[in-house]
Amino acid sequence: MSSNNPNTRERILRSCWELLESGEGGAVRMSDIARKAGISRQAVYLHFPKRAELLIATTHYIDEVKDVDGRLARSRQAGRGLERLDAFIEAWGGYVPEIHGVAKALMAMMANDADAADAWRGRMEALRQGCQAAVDAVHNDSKLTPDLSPQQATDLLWAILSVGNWELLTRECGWRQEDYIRHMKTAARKILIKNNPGRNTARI
Amino acid sequence: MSSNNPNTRERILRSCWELLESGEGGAVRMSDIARKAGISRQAVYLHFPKRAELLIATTHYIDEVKDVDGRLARSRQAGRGLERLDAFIEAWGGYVPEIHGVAKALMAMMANDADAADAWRGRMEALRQGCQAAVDAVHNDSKLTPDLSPQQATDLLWAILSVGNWELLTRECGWRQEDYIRHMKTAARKILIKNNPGRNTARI
DNA sequence: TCCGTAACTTGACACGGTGTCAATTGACGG
DNA sequence: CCGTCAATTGACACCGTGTCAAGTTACGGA
Repeated sequence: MSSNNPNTRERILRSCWELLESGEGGAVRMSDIARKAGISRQAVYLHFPKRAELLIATTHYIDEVKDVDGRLARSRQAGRGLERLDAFIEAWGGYVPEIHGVAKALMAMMANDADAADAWRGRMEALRQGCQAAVDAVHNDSKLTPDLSPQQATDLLWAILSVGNWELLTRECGWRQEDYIRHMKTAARKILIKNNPGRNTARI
Repeated sequence: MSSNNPNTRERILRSCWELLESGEGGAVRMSDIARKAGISRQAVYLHFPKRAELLIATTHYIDEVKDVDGRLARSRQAGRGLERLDAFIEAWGGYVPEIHGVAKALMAMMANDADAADAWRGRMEALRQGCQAAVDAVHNDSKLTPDLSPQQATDLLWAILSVGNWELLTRECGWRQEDYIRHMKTAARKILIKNNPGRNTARI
């Protein structure tokens, strides 16, 4: 852990991050990361025995650098259910583009590598809990639509906010990040919030 | 094409299909497909020089066997915009579980293989056109919500109906296929359809 | 000053999967 | 009986991951 040279370890993580984030199409190889970090390929294996480990360590590193926990925690402090839903979507939506490269690499590994699959599942579980908290907040305000159980609402919100959807909308369809956030907010409201007769529920 | 022994070619396609569909976790190798088809690995390459080619040929084969074109075409005959949207979701939603295995394999290849990426993009383009047709039908009925352009509505519907979302909801969340269809219909209506004051737009 | 340790390098190699090549077999039709 | 075409067999190149062993360099402590 901290017995290793922290500089090298961190340089590896940064290199991995930058390579993945700079898209550059093809898959990022261990040797690419090593070259970018200015060390030998084997040195990478000294710090991260498996590629999957390096990838998840990179997501944790990004979390730390970007203070993701802080951002998500702050989103939970919004008082009323609706604002809390908005705040959560905003926090998560702002997070996605930052981990997108790593997420994509991890998802690509899932088919072959069980470890990678577990790691990614774990991260998605965290998102799920955020969704559940938001749904619960809405539910406690008696604003949840009657045609969805809290569980189903959580599932749906979770799917809507998935990294895959973000990628589709911003990358394939060319949406700007702010449009993505805005439309996700209104979509989530339309889907989850009880229809308040005579009042437009989708006002934003 | 038809100069090759059609039996062998078809046996390969069926084997590929069945292996992919039977999940069995790990990636399906060319040798697995060959073994299942009862031929040598090289014979597979005789018919499909690249793995990506085999995969897309398999999707086309499934399309043919399951009469996908027919089903989607029929969904376009529903008269009014709303029914047409429902019919399209039903047709597509019934299609997804059948191509899911192949889709997953193709998506896993996308990161590394440009051909696979193009092939998959092409298939998704077909879905997109279906979405666009459905949105246009709604729009022509003046039922499209004012906060979405037809283009944005198409993008959104397309993302919502993506294979990834189907997988998340049915596989990870354990939704039954019929629940998936039902909730997608109501979600699509809530998101796309103009809010008809005094009337619950989400009636289904 | 020298020893030991820990990080890193160098170069080799095994493994698994894709894709290629060449020589061979076997069946079927003209 | 001959050609042709599908399929077989076995070998091999390539690439990326992961492992191993031996050598280098720097640094800290007795």
